[in-house]
Amino acid sequence: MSDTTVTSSSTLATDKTSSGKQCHHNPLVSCGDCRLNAICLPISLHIDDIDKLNNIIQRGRPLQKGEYLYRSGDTFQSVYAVRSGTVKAVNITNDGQEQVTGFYLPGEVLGMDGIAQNHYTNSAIALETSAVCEIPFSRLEGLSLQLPTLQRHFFQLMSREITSDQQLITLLSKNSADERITSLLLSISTRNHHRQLSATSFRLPMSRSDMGNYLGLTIETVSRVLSRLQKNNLIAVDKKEIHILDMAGLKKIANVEPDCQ
Amino acid sequence: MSDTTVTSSSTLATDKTSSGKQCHHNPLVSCGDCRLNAICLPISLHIDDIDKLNNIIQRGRPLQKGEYLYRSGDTFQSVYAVRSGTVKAVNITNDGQEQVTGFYLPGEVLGMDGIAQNHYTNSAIALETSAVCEIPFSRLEGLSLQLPTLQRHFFQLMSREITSDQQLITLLSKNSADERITSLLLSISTRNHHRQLSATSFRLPMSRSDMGNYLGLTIETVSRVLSRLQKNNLIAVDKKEIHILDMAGLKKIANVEPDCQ
DNA sequence: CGGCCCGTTGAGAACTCTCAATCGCGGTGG
DNA sequence: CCACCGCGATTGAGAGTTCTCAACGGGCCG
Repeated sequence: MSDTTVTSSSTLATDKTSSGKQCHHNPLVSCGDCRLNAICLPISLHIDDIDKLNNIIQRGRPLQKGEYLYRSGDTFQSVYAVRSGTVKAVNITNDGQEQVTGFYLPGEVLGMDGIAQNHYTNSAIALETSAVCEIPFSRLEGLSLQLPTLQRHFFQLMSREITSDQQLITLLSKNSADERITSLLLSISTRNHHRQLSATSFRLPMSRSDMGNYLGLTIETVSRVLSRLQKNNLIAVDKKEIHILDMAGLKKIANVEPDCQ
Repeated sequence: MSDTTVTSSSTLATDKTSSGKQCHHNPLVSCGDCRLNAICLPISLHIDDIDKLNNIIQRGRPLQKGEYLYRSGDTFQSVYAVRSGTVKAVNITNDGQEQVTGFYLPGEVLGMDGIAQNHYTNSAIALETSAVCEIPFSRLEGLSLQLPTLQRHFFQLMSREITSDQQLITLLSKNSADERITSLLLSISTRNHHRQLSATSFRLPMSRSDMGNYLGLTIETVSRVLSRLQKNNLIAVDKKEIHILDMAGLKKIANVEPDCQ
């Protein structure tokens, strides 16, 4: 039950927090003990195989807010699973503009964009103090050759990135500002719910600017839409704190099936 | 040199065309003889390995214009490489709208969106008479366990889909109608060039409606922008025939580095 | 306390959409 | 053979949503 299988080579320094499986910032928690293992890369791996996966994973010190996990153009070496906090991925255009392409919450994996060209095409930046598990890709590839289930999972992980990117494409192409904002709120709500957190009360990890950038809107429009949703008693907004007051109403705006998570 | 290694179980019927490696519609051409093998899945596989890949690939009759390759919701079984023609991928929203998420030209692979949930999330529709190679995914997975290079290539292929989706996200989020249209024209130009075709004269395989849908614009806007580009002597348009008259000018509009393909 | 960053709100401008009319082409049928 | 229809595409005029520019408030920090 305790931290027995950790072989990480990372520079473990700050472990002021209580040990054990409670705290996600704790770099000693192995995949087998991590409370995210039901939604993270290890899903439905055998216990022995989880150990093998755990053995190639490196856990470093937490990232501070604003710190880069990697930068666009860096040589690709690893993919990363978020253990705590939130990380955004940012695409840099030819003319220097930044496009947020995704927000990654605990249990979610990022960095797969780097595989194709052996360089990351995005930069990844912590939106708050965040801990990540680093998964060296060459070792993951090797292990995938031995563990068909792991190969399958990683294919599925990449496929999920593709489908979620395509969902965003559809959102940007077809939906109004109200629909985009509402969809983002519901997405975060759903992902929180999957992590056993409240689906109706949460703190947005990103700024208005990041929301707008992600959704193809200006910060003024984001602000106006949030105010409007609040005025119509669909949500309560207090800076980054969101309370969903009318889940059905929001889903109606976002064109989501009422019974759909 | 001839068609020796074909073990396809497909119902080969119409082979009126001349045999050999010239015609892409010819279902008898093996991966080793296909003129697309430098840009398709087999890239840089060993000859023996190309044969192994070739042996799991199925080649059926060509798709007619408008015909579905697969439909959103179908059980996922295969990914497909386009051998000739063009295929579009279409995402269906909850409220029944259609979003074109990609155009797939010869040598390009589609269907990876189905891996995550074991069902395709997109539908794939031929934009003209098109031939495809069907690659049963379970067999590709098995072969990937034996051929590390193939596993690597397929990871890269999925990563490329991710990066191109994210490029589209950026385009939709940040760019004007002129920039979007111009970017699409340049994308098709570049992809044609990679297939040894003209980069400056080509036929658009898709309708104005498909272009607009893909780029988040109405057909009227697409039409107006094309007319404007023509008026400014950047391109010549005759229905679906496009002649690029000022490549540098187009790249300037699309915010692409002048020396960039 | 001043500066700075983030967020909110207002007013006018700009871009794209909507609605509508028209054209050309290909197929069909009288 | 030609009229007619349907479809895709073009073009125009007006409407609508979002953007731009601007002012302002509040919290944080030196």
